Amino acid sequence: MPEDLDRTDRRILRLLQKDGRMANADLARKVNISAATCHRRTQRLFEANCIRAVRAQVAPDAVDLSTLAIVGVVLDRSTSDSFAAFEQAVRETPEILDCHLVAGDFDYFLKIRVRDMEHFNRLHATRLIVLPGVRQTRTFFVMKEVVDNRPLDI
Amino acid sequence: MPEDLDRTDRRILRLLQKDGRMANADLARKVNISAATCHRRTQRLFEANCIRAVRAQVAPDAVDLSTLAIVGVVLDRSTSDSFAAFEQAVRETPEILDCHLVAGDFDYFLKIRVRDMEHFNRLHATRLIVLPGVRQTRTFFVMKEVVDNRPLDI
DNA sequence: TAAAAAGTGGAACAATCTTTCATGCCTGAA
DNA sequence: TTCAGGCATGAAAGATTGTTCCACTTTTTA
Repeated sequence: MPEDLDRTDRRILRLLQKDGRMANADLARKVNISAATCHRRTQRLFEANCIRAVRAQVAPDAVDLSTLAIVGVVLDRSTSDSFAAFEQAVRETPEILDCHLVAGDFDYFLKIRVRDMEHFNRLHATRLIVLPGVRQTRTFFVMKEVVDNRPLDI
Repeated sequence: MPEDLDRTDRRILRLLQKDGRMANADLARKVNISAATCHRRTQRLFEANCIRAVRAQVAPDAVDLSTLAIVGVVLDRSTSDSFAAFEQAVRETPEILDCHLVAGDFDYFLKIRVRDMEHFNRLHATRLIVLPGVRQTRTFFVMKEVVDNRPLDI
């Protein structure tokens, strides 16, 4: 699916990653191609799904979601269905921003953003530990976000 | 800094979070205000830094960054300067997409994206464990990305 | 080597953004 | 209650930008 990207495509990706609203004319100038070509290239990158989406990065504080936590989860190993059930439940929980199946002492790592600790506790008690197959969780509250969601190094 | 957002502002944020390139006219229609008002509102959200940036989400596979790992880090507690030095070094390492200072058994959690395990091992050996004040690291390789960087629930 | 396919830039056209302006709506003071 | 001030709103004009067309060049394939 992802085709070969030349130097120009990569420069477009890098620039749109920094500013997804950059005008096509500006983009073309910075990449040293004509506006028409730049437009076609960009469109192609979208159609080839090299650019999955262009999204506004909303400041969490502005929408009252200042509390961030990382949660390690261990599942019961009984059925492999429990993994699918757990993942489906995770997808239906909007507070969970990241969920990764990992190798090691945990099965999953979750990244969760909520309003405050009280909200987290409620979420944890009523929605996390009751997720399908959850045996144990360990919560790491984030005290400082040093880097969050940095653009890829293209 | 983040001012009061009414229902309309929040709807704009929610929609731009899904599609940061949505035409202003479309946005206005979906939010039931005029194009002029919508434009002003959106501009205000940018100026108030409620929208930090609009960024293209590049498919990691397309740029050969398919390997994801979560790394827990423990620092020497000796000097508090070592935390600042570590964080500065992290900021200068483009492969580190996330870095959060947490409470618990680890000091930091890192999210790292590289080409493959060989690249990760080189990064780990030559750039991670030599970061200022690092005592110990534990790596969790990601086997499946269930949810990655979901938009906020506004 | 030649034909076909794909990529390129300039220019015209269409669509979009941005500003202006007159109006209406709150808020607070008299 | 009444009035003035500040602020937000929508319609429309003007400025900017995106999109397509075309002739031409480069690359690929047979």
